[in-house]
Amino acid sequence: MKVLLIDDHTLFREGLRLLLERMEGSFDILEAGDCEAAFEIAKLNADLELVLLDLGLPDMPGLEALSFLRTHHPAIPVVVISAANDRPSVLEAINRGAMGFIPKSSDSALLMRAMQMVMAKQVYIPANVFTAAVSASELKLIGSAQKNDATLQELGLTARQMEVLSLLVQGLPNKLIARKLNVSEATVKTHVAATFRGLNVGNRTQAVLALGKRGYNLR
Amino acid sequence: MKVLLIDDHTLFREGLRLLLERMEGSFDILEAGDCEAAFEIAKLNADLELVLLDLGLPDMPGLEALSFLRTHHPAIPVVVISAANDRPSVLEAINRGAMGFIPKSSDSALLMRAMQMVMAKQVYIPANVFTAAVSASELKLIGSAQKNDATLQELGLTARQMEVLSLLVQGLPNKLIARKLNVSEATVKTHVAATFRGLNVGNRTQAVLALGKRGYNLR
DNA sequence: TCCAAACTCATCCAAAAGGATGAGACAGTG
DNA sequence: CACTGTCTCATCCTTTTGGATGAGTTTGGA
Repeated sequence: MKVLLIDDHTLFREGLRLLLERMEGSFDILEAGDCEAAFEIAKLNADLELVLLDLGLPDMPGLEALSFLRTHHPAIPVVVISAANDRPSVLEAINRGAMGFIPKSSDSALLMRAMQMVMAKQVYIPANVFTAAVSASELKLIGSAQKNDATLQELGLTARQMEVLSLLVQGLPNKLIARKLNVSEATVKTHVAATFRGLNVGNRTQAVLALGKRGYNLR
Repeated sequence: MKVLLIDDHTLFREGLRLLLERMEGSFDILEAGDCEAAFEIAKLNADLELVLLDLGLPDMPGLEALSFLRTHHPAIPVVVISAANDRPSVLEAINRGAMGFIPKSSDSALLMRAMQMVMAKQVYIPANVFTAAVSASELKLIGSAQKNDATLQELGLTARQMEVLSLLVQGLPNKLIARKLNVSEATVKTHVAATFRGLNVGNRTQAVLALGKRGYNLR
């Protein structure tokens, strides 16, 4: 499996690479020392299955890099590695779409488990985030949605249709969707009808359900 | 390692025991079918290393049992197993000191990972707590006997309204809802309007989303 | 017994949704 | 160049929704 390792400390990268290679399963490990290189690699390697992202990067705030990766490569799960593991950091990372958060204080066994979790489509959170009282309000639901565009395109949905669909499942009526996209309501209706055919549903409610069933995050 | 398994369904206990025994490592598994027996066993076995607690117990609300175990045996990690895996349930369990939350919908591999996490002093949380996706096709509010109703009633929804709502969020149009409940479409519309007011939404799509946000598992 | 709440139903109306069809503009491709 | 697909928009029509209002019935409790 193809993994991209983003960290500006070469020593740390090399050490982590050794650890990963000792784990079972064959890893094809790519490395990047800064965001620019990382984004380039991500663009050239659509078959990446996992990104390990260190938050302390030289050329960009780590969280921005995370957001960038999530929006431009929504299909690739990102696990954040960071020296900090305080609640705000962790929660912010998760809210921005990270599928996991691994403190640098972890040992390799824990890293392995965390990665297993993420690959099993779970979310890994270090315990200390919860040891202090958890306030549910701090956790927002947000996208760790895998396979976004890919799967929808498999359904025969075009870019524009997905755009319409994403507004539709937010509960917006056609009129507002049209206004947001600067097109006529007629156009929106055309797209809506197309998405319904693609999802094989008959109305908006069912469209929402169909998306949920396919594992999409509705926010 | 010594594990206490608390669940009132003998079949489930037995099945889980088999699963555990197939896992690597030797397990000394104790079983309890209700809280009374469980507390007795816990008192007599100070060397317990893990408690697997099902929340649906006959003689005591599961969360109270959890609190009891945490206060009287703080050293023993408790993993909650439950049919419900909505956000409120999970977070409440964690807040009361559970070290993990395993939905009954998990498979054994996931159970194993979760247990490994807990034994490594981590906390396991199912991913859907963070994604809160609407999850399936046939959609009904699960555990409708239990606390879900309570929460919906807090919104001012009556039994009949919830019934209508549960059909609505399956994507059924008013006409079919009416047919299923053997009432007129006018009646259905009345109830639909009431649920919208209760959920503070303006259309069906938003109603589905509102339920999802409140952590209801629609399946 | 009387009241309030819940459930039922009806009517009227405006808005929105959904389906079908045709058609012009435009970009990319063989 | 012609073909194809996408996006755009329109028109016509039916069905569904959503909102407002009034009213009859039942039921449990004060």
